[in-house]
Amino acid sequence: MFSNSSKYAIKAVLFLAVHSHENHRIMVKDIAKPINVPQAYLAKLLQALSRHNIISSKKGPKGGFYLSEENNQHTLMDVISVIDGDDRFNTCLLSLEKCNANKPCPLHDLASPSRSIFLKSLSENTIKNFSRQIEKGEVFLPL
Amino acid sequence: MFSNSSKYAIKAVLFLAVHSHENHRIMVKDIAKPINVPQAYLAKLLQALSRHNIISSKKGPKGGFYLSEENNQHTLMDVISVIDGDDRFNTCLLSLEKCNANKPCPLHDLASPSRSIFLKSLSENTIKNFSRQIEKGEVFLPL
DNA sequence: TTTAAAATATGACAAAAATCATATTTAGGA
DNA sequence: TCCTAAATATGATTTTTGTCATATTTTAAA
Ligand code: FES
Ligand code: FES
Repeated sequence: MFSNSSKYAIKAVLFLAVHSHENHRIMVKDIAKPINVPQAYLAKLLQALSRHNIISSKKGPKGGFYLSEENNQHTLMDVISVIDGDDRFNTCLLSLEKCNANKPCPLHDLASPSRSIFLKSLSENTIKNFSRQIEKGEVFLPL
Repeated sequence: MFSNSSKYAIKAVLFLAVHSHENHRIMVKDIAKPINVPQAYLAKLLQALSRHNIISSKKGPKGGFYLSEENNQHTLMDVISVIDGDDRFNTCLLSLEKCNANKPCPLHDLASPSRSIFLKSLSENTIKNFSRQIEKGEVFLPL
């Protein structure tokens, strides 16, 4: 469903959402460890996110990554788009040219309803929203 | 969601379901062409499916692949299991050790309901079932 | 019984995804 | 100003996935 890279990126962003602030930045190694992701690889992912303004960063001593208030308004779909590109979810399950309801493949009706509900929540819930759920203890961040 | 290999395998099996019989076997090249899959690659996939008794085959002249009545009772999940292995769908979206409702990751509640509905239909609908839908013109097999 | 048509087995090769390594740039603090 | 701590840029390596090629086995039909 998600690429490994996306999973890592999502975990990292949610971790930052909960633990970082404008003036409390966290460096790669202190993110990589708790979310259990190879540090050098995560660094690359975070750099890509930063380049696309999904997360913020500061170089040098006392530097690190963090989420600004603006960053917090992004969605997980934004994260996925940066890491995996845009059309991972807009294609037919069997790679039919154009997935549509008029000429559905055998899996379309099976998958499409639940799929669109899921995608909708991915692209409508803000990061902030997720971090609130985590803080309330409704959901949990994995090791 | 599905690997490329699974997509190919599913397309081929559904093609066989509609076009083959016990005594009308179809050879690889006549499957590969219409479903638009590299022939040599498809051959490998079909051989794997045949080895696991998901589809049937006969060697030699007039030979080829086909679905027996028994084969028709299998599910697409069976196909996927042979090609991609078993635990592609039984894992947490964020690769949490054990995906459960007690300690859900942030995506669990978002995805889990729709996901289980989808998986259920994959493992409960028989191939036969799908081919009926295709024959009725309710759904379509892609090129 | 020979021939040719098919699947099967096996492995080489290519492309993509994931991982690791290292040199460069920026900025805080002594 | 200089040193050091951090991100950044770049690219090499490894692993997985997808693709291609070829020799072997089976079997129908002449
Ligand atoms: S047509 Fe295949 S998923 Fe929509
Ligand atoms: S805990 Fe992550 S999907 Fe269930």
